[in-house]
Amino acid sequence: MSSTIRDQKIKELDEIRKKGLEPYPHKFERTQTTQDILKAYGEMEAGEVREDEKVKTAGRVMAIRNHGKSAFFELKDFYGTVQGYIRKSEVGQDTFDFFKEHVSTGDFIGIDGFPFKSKTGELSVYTKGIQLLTKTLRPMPEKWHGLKDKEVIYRQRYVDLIANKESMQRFKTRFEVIRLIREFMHDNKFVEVETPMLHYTLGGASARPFITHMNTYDVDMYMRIAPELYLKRLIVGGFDRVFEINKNFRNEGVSYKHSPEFTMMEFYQAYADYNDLMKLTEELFGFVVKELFGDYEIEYQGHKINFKPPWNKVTMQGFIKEHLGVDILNDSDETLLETLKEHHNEPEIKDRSHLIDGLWDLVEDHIVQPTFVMNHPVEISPLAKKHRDDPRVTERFEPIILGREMGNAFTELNDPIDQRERFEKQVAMRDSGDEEAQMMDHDFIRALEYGLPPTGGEGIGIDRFVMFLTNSASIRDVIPFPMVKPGSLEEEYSEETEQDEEAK
RNA sequence: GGGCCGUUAGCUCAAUCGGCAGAGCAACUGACUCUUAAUCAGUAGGCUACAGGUUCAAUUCCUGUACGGCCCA
Repeated sequence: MSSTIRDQKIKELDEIRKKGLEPYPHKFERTQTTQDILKAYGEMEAGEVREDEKVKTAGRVMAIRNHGKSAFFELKDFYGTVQGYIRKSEVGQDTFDFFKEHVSTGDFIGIDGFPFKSKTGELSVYTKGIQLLTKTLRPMPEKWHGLKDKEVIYRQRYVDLIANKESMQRFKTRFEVIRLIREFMHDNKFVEVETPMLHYTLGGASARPFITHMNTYDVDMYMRIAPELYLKRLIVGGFDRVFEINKNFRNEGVSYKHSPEFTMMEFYQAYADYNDLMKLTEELFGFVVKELFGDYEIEYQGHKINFKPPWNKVTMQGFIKEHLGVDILNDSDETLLETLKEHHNEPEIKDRSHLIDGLWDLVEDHIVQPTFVMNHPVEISPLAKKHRDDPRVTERFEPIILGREMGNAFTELNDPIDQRERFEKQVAMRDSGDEEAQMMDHDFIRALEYGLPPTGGEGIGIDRFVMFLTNSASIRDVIPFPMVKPGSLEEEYSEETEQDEEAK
């Protein structure tokens, strides 16, 4: 059913080969991209022709406008689009016929010729030679409305990228953001490192894992939920400033701001505390935003967000008290629970850490502009060092923008005895049914016993940052190949395979 | 996990109260030597997501399933 156009194209492959031509040649010697051409000749006058100049470029044919014995076509590459012009009286009968019969929208072609500007002022390549580089078998999506079906957009991102210019631009921005982050980190003397994706012991965050199996050792392993404990081991070993940009995996719900597989940058700086990191964080965000937009203020889904340092600072205790009237450090469990009930946000597990988390959930949406929320209670911060002035809280902060956690940072807990006690509390929570509580990592404690210098560490969610920078409402829009349920195209695949077999 | 909405030609979308399944683009044939959403004439393309039910008659009403979107947890 879907294959009528495809069937025609498959037959056409044979016709092309019978003429002694190859629909999938190995190589084309391109000397200019569309951008190079625009740079070199963009200033020409309308109607100007430069027959002495040579242009040789390649790309995907996005449109053909036939005019009998001549034709215009649009050639698109990664950098842009250039118009081609082909005329029978110039290229001869054979070449012109080949173009008319066998070059269709969607195909990749290579052309050579010379630049000119049409009467209407469009820079074009007056084509003397043309080579088919890749024949496409599938029809391109509609050229004017583009591709709108979200399912196709997510499952077949390559089609989305071909058809929707905004989508291509969004991903260009994503990867530019990552490049800028690397640039910033390198400029600040951080060394980019890699740590394991497969872990024997979960650590560094509170989340449900993906479980896999290693055959050689016949042992189950976890896809990492965070690289934290390994990065700190590098600091123990003598690294001074490290960062890692990579995936984390959390076996949890999918939403507009959650993806089970997401990209995070984590970094650790010896001899720094969380005050140093707040400064670094606002500088990093500010740097990326300024580089991209030339300004600190951006527009996101109807909100104006200003990344200009310095950012607001609030304490978790103060912010919750301001909005709900309860004091998470001084009020009793009962009082906290009562407030949660009033707001219909009663947690399943009613220990102090879940009560505090629940209260925070109620107020975080009040934050719009970039803000550091500081000094989280010890109970919800098992890897953070206790505050130097108040042992009930930790030296921890989260950068929050529009109610979204953009990261998580602290002065690292480097006291091995304290760390062991914190892990033991987590293990007790785990044993009593909290699947997200952390595990005991004996080797990590041993590493701390060898000595972790005073260190500040932080993780930043890259996808969420890119959402702000590309004005994307859903995290799926900034992940090239987001999670989708498997299977909806399977039937079609097997049908086509059958048909293709029969055709042979 | 819950609620609401959606799924019709390759793509973007129509189809009145339940009464013959429609358009534009893409494809194909033809005309056209400066067009750019080219234009003009024609042709073909559908198990209306899937499985049931109600009815003389279902794209339309009902039930279930799959996939997707939005909101909530």
